[in-house]
Amino acid sequence: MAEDSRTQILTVATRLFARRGYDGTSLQAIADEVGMRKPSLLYHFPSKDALRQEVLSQLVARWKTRLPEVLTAASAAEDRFNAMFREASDFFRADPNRARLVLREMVDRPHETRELVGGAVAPWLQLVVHTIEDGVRAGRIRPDVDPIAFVMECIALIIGTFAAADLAAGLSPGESREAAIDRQFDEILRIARTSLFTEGALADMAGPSTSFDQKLTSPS
Amino acid sequence: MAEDSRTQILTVATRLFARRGYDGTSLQAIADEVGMRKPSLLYHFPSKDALRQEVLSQLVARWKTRLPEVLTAASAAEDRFNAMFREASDFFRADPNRARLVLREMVDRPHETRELVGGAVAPWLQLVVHTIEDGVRAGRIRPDVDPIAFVMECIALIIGTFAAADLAAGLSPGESREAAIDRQFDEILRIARTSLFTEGALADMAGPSTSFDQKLTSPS
DNA sequence: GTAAATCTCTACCAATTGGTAGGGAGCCCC
DNA sequence: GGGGCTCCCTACCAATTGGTAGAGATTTAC
Repeated sequence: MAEDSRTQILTVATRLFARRGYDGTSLQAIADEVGMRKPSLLYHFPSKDALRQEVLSQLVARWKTRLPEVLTAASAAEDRFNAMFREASDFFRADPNRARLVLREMVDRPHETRELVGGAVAPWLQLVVHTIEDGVRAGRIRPDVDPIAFVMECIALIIGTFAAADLAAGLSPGESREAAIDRQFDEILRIARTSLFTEGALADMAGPSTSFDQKLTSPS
Repeated sequence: MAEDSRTQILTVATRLFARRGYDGTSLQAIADEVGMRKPSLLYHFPSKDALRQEVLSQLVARWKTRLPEVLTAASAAEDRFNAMFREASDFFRADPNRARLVLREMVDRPHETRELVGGAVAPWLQLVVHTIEDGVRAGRIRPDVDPIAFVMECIALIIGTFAAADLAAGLSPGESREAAIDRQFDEILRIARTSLFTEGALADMAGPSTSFDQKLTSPS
């Protein structure tokens, strides 16, 4: 079946592009892992660059559908914040290669990346900005927050944490990779929350929290 | 003189490695920009990998000397925080390629990077951790801060901001690249500060602040 | 049954890669 | 003025790169 080979190639390419980068990955290496010859691979994708674009658009596809769902499901600033962080966490935790891949594209091709992601994300980013501004008026979000910059830095925080998981792990000796990620993520959640919401709003939403799940479950 | 060619090669290599990555940069491309032939380049550095290591160790060299200076000059948590952020800002602002280069190394070779940086930074990181713990006891730092994770995320924040400057610029239409960096950096300063210090400590240190310089100048 | 479409293969390509061999020009020291 | 050192050169190398041509297979359509 055709689809089988195609998806297999995409899977392998995603992993290799993420780990070794686009230039550091040869079509030969991908073909080897898939178990076919190089020309067979080029039958499914006309060129290496086309393969890269396909890998990327597959990555973005999920966010194109999930962003609207997540943002429209919740309306309050606190709920949207929690929902977005949970979504991002699930997404990158499921496969840290995604974070590495996005990071690479951002530094390798900032221009293309902005257009690729921007088209799908920009309108919803605007919605987030409005939500923040509403939160400021409601006295639940700190008035000195720079909405766009804040969102950008949250993205940097999340992607950076998952992409650099290998680096963070082993910093504290005797800590497992998973545990390190959990600890780092708990901290970025704390950082983002503390620097976004006012003390009053924080007191309302936070129960005694130790694990990620407890933190993200908003007390209704 | 030999040193002239050598440093010229290092300069060009640093820029190209940062912009296109190690695998994306050929010795030929470096030689072209320097204005010499490829074998002449290989006279100064025995291999491409040796050139990379030299570029990297040159990057780390500065921090090996500045970290002790900066950290021993100040002792209070607030002062150390300000000094470190100013130092990092100056360093990456002087040449954003540095941020890109570090970012690439972290994702390309997390293992080597940890050993390269770790050796020089680890002891001082421990000092920062102690400073944070002292600050907690003094009631000036939030007790729920995870010291190591917090420092890691600050690094991610700073490097990410400068490395992705091209991406952030133009997100707000009609904003210059420099202005975008300033805005992003002001925000990460706010984020880090707000999520690290207690409200009491924040009230003490912050005067009315609009620009980066005012923010980092602690009112004595 | 046969033609067309789908998929993978072998064989090959020009271009580029990191790297070597060795020669020669300029310079310094004695 | 000759030996040695520094530095850059031309010429070359094997290996790998992304990509093409075209010949089987195997399945599907009629």
